[in-house]
Amino acid sequence: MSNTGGRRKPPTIHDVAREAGVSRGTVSRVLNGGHYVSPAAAEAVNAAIRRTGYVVNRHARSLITGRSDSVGFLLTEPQERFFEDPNFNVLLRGCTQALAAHDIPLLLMLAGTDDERRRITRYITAGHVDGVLLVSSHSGDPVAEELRAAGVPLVACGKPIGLGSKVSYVAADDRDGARDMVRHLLGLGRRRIGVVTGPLDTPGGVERLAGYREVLAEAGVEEDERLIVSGDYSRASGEAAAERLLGRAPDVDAVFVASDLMAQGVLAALQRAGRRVPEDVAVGGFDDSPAAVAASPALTTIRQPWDRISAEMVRVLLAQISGEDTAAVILPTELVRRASA
Amino acid sequence: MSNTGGRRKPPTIHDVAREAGVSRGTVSRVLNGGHYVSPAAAEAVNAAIRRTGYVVNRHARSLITGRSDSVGFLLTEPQERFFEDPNFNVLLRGCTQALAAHDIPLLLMLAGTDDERRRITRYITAGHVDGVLLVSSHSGDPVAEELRAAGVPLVACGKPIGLGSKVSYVAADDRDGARDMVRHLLGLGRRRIGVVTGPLDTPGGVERLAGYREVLAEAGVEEDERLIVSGDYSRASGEAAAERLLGRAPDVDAVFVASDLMAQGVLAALQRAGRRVPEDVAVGGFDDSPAAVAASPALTTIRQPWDRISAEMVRVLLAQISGEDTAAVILPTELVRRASA
DNA sequence: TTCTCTACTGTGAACGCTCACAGATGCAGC
DNA sequence: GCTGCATCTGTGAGCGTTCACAGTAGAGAA
Repeated sequence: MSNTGGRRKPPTIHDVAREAGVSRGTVSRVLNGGHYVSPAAAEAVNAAIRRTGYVVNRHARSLITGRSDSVGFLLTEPQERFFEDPNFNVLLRGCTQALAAHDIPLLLMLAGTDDERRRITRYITAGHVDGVLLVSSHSGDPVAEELRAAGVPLVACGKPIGLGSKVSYVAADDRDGARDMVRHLLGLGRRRIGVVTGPLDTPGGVERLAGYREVLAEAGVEEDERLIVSGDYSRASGEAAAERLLGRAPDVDAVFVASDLMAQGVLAALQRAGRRVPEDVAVGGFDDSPAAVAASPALTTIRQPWDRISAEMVRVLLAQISGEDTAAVILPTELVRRASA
Repeated sequence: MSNTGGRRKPPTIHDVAREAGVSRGTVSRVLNGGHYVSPAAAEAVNAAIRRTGYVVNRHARSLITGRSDSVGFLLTEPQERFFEDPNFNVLLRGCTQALAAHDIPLLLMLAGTDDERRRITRYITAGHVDGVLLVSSHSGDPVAEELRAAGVPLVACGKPIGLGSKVSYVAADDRDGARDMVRHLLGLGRRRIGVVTGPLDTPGGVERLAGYREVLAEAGVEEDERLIVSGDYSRASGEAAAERLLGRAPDVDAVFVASDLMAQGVLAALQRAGRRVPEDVAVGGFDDSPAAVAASPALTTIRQPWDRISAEMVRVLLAQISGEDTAAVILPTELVRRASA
């Protein structure tokens, strides 16, 4: 396994220019859009590039342009949670591919420890990436704030809390998704509809609960605080929440659960309590994660458009990098009907 | 959300030199190891760096050194499979963090389409990364071969097939893991031990089967071809394999399954056939994936040291980048006892 | 013809760094 | 004193680009 071969010195723009019989300037112009260059010259340059196998040296380019033509994908804080979330994978993959289409590499940055946080902040503010795709936790995020203050282009996934209103983000329409699900449950004839909320210090948690309330109010079903319990998106918290719910409102005939993982816990608790799903209690989840299909019965749930979210994040970030003003983007969700409701 | 602030021009090595009252050369020396520089000068430079908030411009450095001080994490071919595998996440995270400790960013590269493959190959061979961490599929991989031919430092995760022997890799000891598991099943008094293999065109599949055979031979248990069925690591294939196995060898009293996902399928098939686990049939998995804990009963399985694998991959790659000859690294596995065996 | 305008091309200079080299200083040995 | 050596420092060149600018050629208008 010796490091055989070594790497030969790659051809430079000089070599291409000589080969094509033109000047560096002309080659550079062909490389960057090809304006103000004659068809003959362009053809000669392209042929020379093909022949020599020339690839632009991005370092030299970056040195003078000040751009790095790369962006960071920054995950702050509780990495476990995100890394275990299959949606995170879809997001990461989607962003990587969307960027690849623009020939922009993605740098993965994980800010776990304070040391990593410092290093990453320095790296980014030093201009080593042109912008940052941010997957942040719910709590106020010092890294993100620092980046924002430094004027680094930044797009968050999901509405960030505590970052002021100045940061662009892309998110699924949590509230509308919740509305769809609760409407669906109403459509099944259920009236004692409980809810297991997510953490209420996150926008998602708040919005999903708000959607639930709105639809019940619209339908003239009076709200009952006993039907509202909260969890933290984990399976265990869903199980505990369902037990509380059954204790406080035994006549519950449907539950809207703010995450599929929690819904798994809810199913377990209902089964233990001898309630049949969906006959006695209909259950609706949120996320359309693999957990939704793995559950038995399979979960009726709300799908978030993760592929579109990643594509939009990249689009918005690139727009921001090229100096445009960008706004938040909210994308529609979709109800996925399975057995549990 | 306007792109307010803009980015100020960062300080250069010139600024630091002026601030510290020394020359560029001295600052550069301090930055790169600090040899041949007086303590007084070093102190002055460090103070100036702190005061100015200087961060080295990596592009300028790379332009002259020829190194990029970044490495690629390359995933070729069936992305779905890897992206759904939680171990992949652990691997990716581990590599990112191990590299971060060396201040080396990781570029995520996904070679799905032919177009992406071409682009990535060009990007890498052009020297835009110093080396590549490779997660490849089992089949011969044209990208990897091209990289190897170009002399790009390369470390694969798992033994690559069809890449010649010239590529370094880091892998878990599949054979020894299989041996441990089969020994464990023997220790439980089982003698009619079946095996559900992985795909036999992968090193992992081959090795795990070989381990099974070795232990049975050692123990003097005669081999029975009816006890050997194969799958493709998927849950469904495990279920089908178990049905075949039960048909061919109804007296089976234990099954070593080459992946946890398949083992889930095996459990389902056994339950449907009315066999109790582990009383009638003991089941051993492989991987220690979340599926192992989620299964009921929870799977006894073989844990692969993914955290150590990622750390070793980075170590070996960096060694290779700095010109050392590197060999393959095989890491030990660990038997995790749970309810299924 | 001459002038102007457009389309195109070549040429230095610069980006911020490292590297090789030359020079300076101090100290030991003759 | 001089020489040699080790330690330290500054300087110029150059990495491979892009960019601003100057310059050329040709077409059309006056």
